[in-house]
Amino acid sequence: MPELPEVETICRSLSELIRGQRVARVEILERRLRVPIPTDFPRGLQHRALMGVSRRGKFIVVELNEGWCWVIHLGMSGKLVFHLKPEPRVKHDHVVVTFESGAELTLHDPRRFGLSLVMTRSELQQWPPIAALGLDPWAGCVDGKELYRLIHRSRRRIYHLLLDQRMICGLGNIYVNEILFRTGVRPSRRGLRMSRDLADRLAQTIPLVLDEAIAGRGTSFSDYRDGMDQEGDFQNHLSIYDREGQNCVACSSTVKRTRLGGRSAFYCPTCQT
DNA sequence: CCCCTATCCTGAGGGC
DNA sequence: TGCCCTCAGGATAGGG
Repeated sequence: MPELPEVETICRSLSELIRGQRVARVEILERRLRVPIPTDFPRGLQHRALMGVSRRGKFIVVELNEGWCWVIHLGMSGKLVFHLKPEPRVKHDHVVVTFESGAELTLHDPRRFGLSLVMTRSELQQWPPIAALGLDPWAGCVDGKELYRLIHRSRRRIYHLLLDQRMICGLGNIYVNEILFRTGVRPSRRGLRMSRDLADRLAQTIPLVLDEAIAGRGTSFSDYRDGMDQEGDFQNHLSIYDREGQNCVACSSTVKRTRLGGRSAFYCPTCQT
């Protein structure tokens, strides 16, 4: 489940490898992703050079020459992996891009919740999923004042507010759980019940947790791998996610799980109020 | 506006 | 060993 730290790690691991590579061939093995891959997708990539890789929330944007870009979302189980030499195709490889150098970049996504599109840079800015994204919580955009403004009038639960990509973009279930644990706030707490002081603490905690996760090259809870197919390490440093029934790392109370809007939220009944 | 649910999908894991 | 069931959840759509 690639969230901001995983997507950031993928961008970093790929950026040097793909810069300057020119597309020789595009193979689509399966176009039925969450958003179907358009028929003219290969034409958009064909013969173009890759200039760099960046991130918008959980979207990966591969910059191409002539003002085009390749936009990818990895959904739940997606991987974008670079190989210097051709690799045998395996089940759930959906897009394979071969470069003039002979290297390959493969989009692999068992659950097919991802997407892969080519559009111009100006189309990308207008594209609703990108245009609707809120502030990036890692680029230093979110301070306590800003966060307070976003949440303090809302009846919605803080867990849902943090998962809402229109508010803040890039957080998913694992990091929202970790962030709320570190802040000492229960996932079920309403935005209305957040004080300015708590908003400050939340705003401080968010980049802290994301920094640690990026330093650990992401969380390989199940499918996640970086652009070189390497696992991350942060699953070994999770404090609360998926720890139902285990002792809290801070106070030894039993970690609880609750379902919030169909998602699992984990919390310590003692540390989080 | 907000909440809840269903939808897409595969693989893992539990029960029998 | 194998079958069936449930669960995992990011984004989105639709009903209340």
